[in-house]
Amino acid sequence: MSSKQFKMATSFAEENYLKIIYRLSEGHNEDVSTNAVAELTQTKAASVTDMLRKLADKGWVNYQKYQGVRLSPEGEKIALGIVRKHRLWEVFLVEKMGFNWDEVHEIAEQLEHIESDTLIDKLDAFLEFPKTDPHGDPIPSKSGVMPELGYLHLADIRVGKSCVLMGVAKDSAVFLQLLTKMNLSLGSGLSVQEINEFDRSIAVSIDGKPAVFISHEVAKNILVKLAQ
Amino acid sequence: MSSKQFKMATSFAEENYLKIIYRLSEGHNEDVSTNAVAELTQTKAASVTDMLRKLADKGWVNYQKYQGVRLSPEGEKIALGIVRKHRLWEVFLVEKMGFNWDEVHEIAEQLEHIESDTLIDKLDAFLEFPKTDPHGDPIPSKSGVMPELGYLHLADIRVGKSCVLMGVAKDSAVFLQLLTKMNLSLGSGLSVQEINEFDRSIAVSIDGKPAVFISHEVAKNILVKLAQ
DNA sequence: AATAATTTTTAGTTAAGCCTAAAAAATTAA
DNA sequence: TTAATTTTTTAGGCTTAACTAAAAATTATT
Repeated sequence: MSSKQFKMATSFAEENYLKIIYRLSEGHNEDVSTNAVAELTQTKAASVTDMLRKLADKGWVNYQKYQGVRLSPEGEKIALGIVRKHRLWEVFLVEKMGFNWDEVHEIAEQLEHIESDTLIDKLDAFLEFPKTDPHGDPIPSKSGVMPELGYLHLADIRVGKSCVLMGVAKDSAVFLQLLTKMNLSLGSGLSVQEINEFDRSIAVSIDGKPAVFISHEVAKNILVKLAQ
Repeated sequence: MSSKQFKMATSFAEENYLKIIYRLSEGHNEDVSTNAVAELTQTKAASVTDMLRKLADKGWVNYQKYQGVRLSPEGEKIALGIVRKHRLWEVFLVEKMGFNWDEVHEIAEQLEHIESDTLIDKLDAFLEFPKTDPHGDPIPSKSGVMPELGYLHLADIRVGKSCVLMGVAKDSAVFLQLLTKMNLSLGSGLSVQEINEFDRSIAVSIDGKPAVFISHEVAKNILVKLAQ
């Protein structure tokens, strides 16, 4: 008994830091640098140092000065809760409110801080328990487990292979709008026809149509799974 | 030309103050006292004084020290925007998320600060342009007009008259739960059978069933319209 | 009208979350 | 391995929105 019956209150700022540290440490098993956090929070390194000490005091991160930071199990749980809310709200905005996939990020950044577990459970049910958000990112479970989808980057697909667009590794509006202009969206069928050594651009046929060029920069940020 | 192309940013705290000043000045045409604001914002009078000066500097209230405060036209517009968002979100929570009318106030207090005009327009359409919230309160129009519904207080209805429950003048959870226990909800048909001089309680038949007692305190907070 | 009680404001603090500038540590290069 | 560069931290400040305690203005009472 004892221990954590009640969850400690988290401020808006604290939640943002935890979410960003989570994002930066996804995949890698290395500590996250102060500067990296500063860039994503849009603050200065000195402010980050302040906050990291505070988060460490609350037990949400492991932080040794000059050594970078890493989420503690409790911190990761909080971060996954925020990510879950963010992605569920994104599904709501696209599926129910009729927004495009490039319009929902900013609004979800606000909605992710609404505090009500019941609301999130009801929203999840209302949306029929989606597995991914409008960008193909997996939605963590209520218990805090992030599904591992194991997608590949389009840039790593061999010539001659076919695949399906399953997600994006970046959700900036300009990137998403570019994909839309190129007729790319979740579910698009892609077949890699050629990789150009010069600029690493690739010629890809989209849904069986004549091939178009996709820059390496774009291909790096497209997530696919190989066709059957 | 010139003037207000862009709306000035409002903080969470400022929005709450404006909303509360609006609520306190609804109906009356008198200035609102510092103490009254302090009570509803759950702060101290000294803190309110600070904030009123700030709001006055921004042109959202008219405030003369010791004379109380009143919303300026711009302040009222902001306040009506917040109230609109609050009430639309309440409709969403009850109609789409399946909450009861006594559960939505706290969550809507958070959602009302989400900043996106487009979202509110889409939400309004999604809810099919509701005229009132789950407590019968009118929803201000996009242009900032609060419909005047002209309901009466049950406490003011004469013996022998019949009426329909159209709203409540208080949305605390305990009050709403009491109404629910008494089988009272929006649309209930009420007929006033007797007013007891002793405690001003009234005997009311609800939807044709045998009369029950309703305290004056409760009757004051029930809004009705007379049956044609 | 003078005094008492109440309300409101002022003055001085505090905490959160940010900032800049300077110092210290870590890393990279010569 | 020392020097230069980069990263990170410390120190000191600022702003917002709160607080307490004391002073001033208003309102009520005798």
